[in-house]
Amino acid sequence: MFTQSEENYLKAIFHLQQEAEKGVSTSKLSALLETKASSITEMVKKLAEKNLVNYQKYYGVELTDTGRKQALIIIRKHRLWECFLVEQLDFKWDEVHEVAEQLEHIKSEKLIDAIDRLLGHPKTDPHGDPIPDKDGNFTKKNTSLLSECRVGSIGIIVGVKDSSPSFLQYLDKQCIALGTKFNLRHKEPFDNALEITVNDQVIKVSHKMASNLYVDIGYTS
Amino acid sequence: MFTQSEENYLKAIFHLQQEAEKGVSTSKLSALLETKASSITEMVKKLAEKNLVNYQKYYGVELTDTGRKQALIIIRKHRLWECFLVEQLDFKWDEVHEVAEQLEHIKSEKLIDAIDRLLGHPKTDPHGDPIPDKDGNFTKKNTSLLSECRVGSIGIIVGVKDSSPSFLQYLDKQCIALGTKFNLRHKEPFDNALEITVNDQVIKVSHKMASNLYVDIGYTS
DNA sequence: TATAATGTTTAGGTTTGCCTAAATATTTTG
DNA sequence: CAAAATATTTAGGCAAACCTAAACATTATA
Repeated sequence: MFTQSEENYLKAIFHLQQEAEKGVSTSKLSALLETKASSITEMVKKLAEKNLVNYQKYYGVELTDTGRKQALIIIRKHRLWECFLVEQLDFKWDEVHEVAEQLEHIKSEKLIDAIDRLLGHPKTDPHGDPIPDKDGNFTKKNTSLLSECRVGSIGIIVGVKDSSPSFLQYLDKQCIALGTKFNLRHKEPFDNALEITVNDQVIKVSHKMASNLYVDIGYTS
Repeated sequence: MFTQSEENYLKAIFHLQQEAEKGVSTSKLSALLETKASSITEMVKKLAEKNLVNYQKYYGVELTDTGRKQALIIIRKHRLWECFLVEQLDFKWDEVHEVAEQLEHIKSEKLIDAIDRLLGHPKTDPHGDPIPDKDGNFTKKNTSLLSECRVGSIGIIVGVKDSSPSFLQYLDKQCIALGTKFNLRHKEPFDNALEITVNDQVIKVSHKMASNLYVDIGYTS
């Protein structure tokens, strides 16, 4: 069994590993966990002793197979709880993260399996992120960003890269949600702002916004 | 906000206060929390500084009004989670305690209110214990024990005093559950064992068992 | 490529919540 | 009611997980 702190480190390392190929640096972890670099070094050594990470002084860490498995169990729990909060308790998608951060540490396999069953084994969480199964398998994360689409594309919003409340609330205000079908009409060369249509309504999407929206692209018109 | 440890102390003090009128002793807390007496003393001082308990050296502690309120919030959460586990996730009544011990510490008023609503504002948990409302009000705990009933009484099982898995499983085996209507037919003078009938089936109930079953008594035949 | 800038680790300190052992209070009992 | 038994508190330590400041490595740049 692991402490909450250890679980948070494993999760953080997993997420940072997704982005960069190389070992995860102390400073990246420090920034993500909002913990001083010296504390990171200390904990990382402990994780290495428990064979959850491989650690090379000055060159960062990476998860071992057991570490990765453990990280995925925690991520599975986090995302299932998020689904539960939205689907059963009518939480909004911008309200779930903080509570799920707590719930993910509850230790009971039976509990999380029951939640999974109650929800009908969902494949993605309210932000479009995939939910690993019990063995840690999960369908690769969405990769296409709206910002990278060609003018003329039609597609569906399937996920958000940034799931901070402020971004999610902004999307709500713009009437952009997961599942929203759009038509990419125009790209402004000056600032890369986009214009998409959703139900024949024109919506302006800044480059920054577009680079935080995952999409499934359909046929090009 | 309180630490999990502090919350556990408040809960423990509350429960012990229910039994004895006097201040709760260090040794009672030590036994219940399975923590050495010296640690109890230390923590109790801290709680006193935060005005959650009144503490008199060598004479035990009692909750202040704020301490009591806080304890009731935790107990409310514990019992609502127990209901949730049984009613929504098909846990058995002997499986809920351990998980609820963890869930009770989740910090989100919105969450527990949503669970309460989802369950239709239940008044008692799966062991028959009353669930305090948001303000800490709750209907007094059941007081009549089966062991104190007169021969000839009819009544209903409404709660258990001991909610250890082993006792609860034993009740399951005997087909005694909350809501079970019984008829107290006989009391053996030698060992105070009882014979009750439930649906015309005779069930032998030891004194120890009977003294852990709360009942509502109807008319005496 | 030497030096400056940046990133990482080490050393030493803090708080929380626990522990053991010793000291002190209270309670029980001969 | 004094001695013995029991309960409680104090004193001093420990592990986890954080911190700051200083030392040391790596990387960037003049």
